Amino acid sequence: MNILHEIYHRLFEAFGPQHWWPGDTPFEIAVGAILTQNTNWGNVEKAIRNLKRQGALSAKVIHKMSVKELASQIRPAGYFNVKAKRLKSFIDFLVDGYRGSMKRMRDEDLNHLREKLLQVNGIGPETADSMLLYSLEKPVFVIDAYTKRALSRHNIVGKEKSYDEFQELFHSVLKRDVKLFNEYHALFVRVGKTYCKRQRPLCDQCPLRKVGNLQVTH
DNA sequence: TGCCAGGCCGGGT
DNA sequence: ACCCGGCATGGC
Repeated sequence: MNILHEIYHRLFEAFGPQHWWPGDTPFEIAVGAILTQNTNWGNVEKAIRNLKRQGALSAKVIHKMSVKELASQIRPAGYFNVKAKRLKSFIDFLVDGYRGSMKRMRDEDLNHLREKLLQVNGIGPETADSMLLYSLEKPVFVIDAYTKRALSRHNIVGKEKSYDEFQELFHSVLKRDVKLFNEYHALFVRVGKTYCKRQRPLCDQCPLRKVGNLQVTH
């Protein structure tokens, strides 16, 4: 039994299914993936509510909107100027390449699409992979700050390792399964929010305490 | 009250 | 190839 399997089972036992991504449509999920960069999800929900209220949660509408107007709508998500620009960049990509259709984007070859997403201004590896997994249901493991923190604090992976190195570990060990990857990453976020904050982790009750026979609890 | 949140870019070594 | 400052709101 690999340690990554053990971690998954512990987390699932502790928390159960997480029902991710919290969003109604592939497009909404993609928008959320950009808005949640280094930002509390609650703030993202407010920004998405604003867009919905204005009938602006669509590629066509945002495509025609000015960056300034968009920024004012997404203000609660923080970094609203850079995120407005990034959202526009993504939607230009979506409109120009796929006539605004996430379904058409989904038909693209996975590796090719990932490379193209990474060329879009404002889309880095985590945002790209979040879109691929949660919006387009491609079997790609998402690495985020919580995942890195949990694995490095337990001495499973050095914290200096790159995004791709963390991801390769999951890809090499786990079955390439969308449902599994979906649940696993969501569980990392859940345990991270609850027990593994940047400072002052609360290891006493953490389901990952002493995982893999390690005595590390910090 | 300060700390924190589901990153990424651009400029400088 | 790294390293770092900048970006910003809202909840606890």
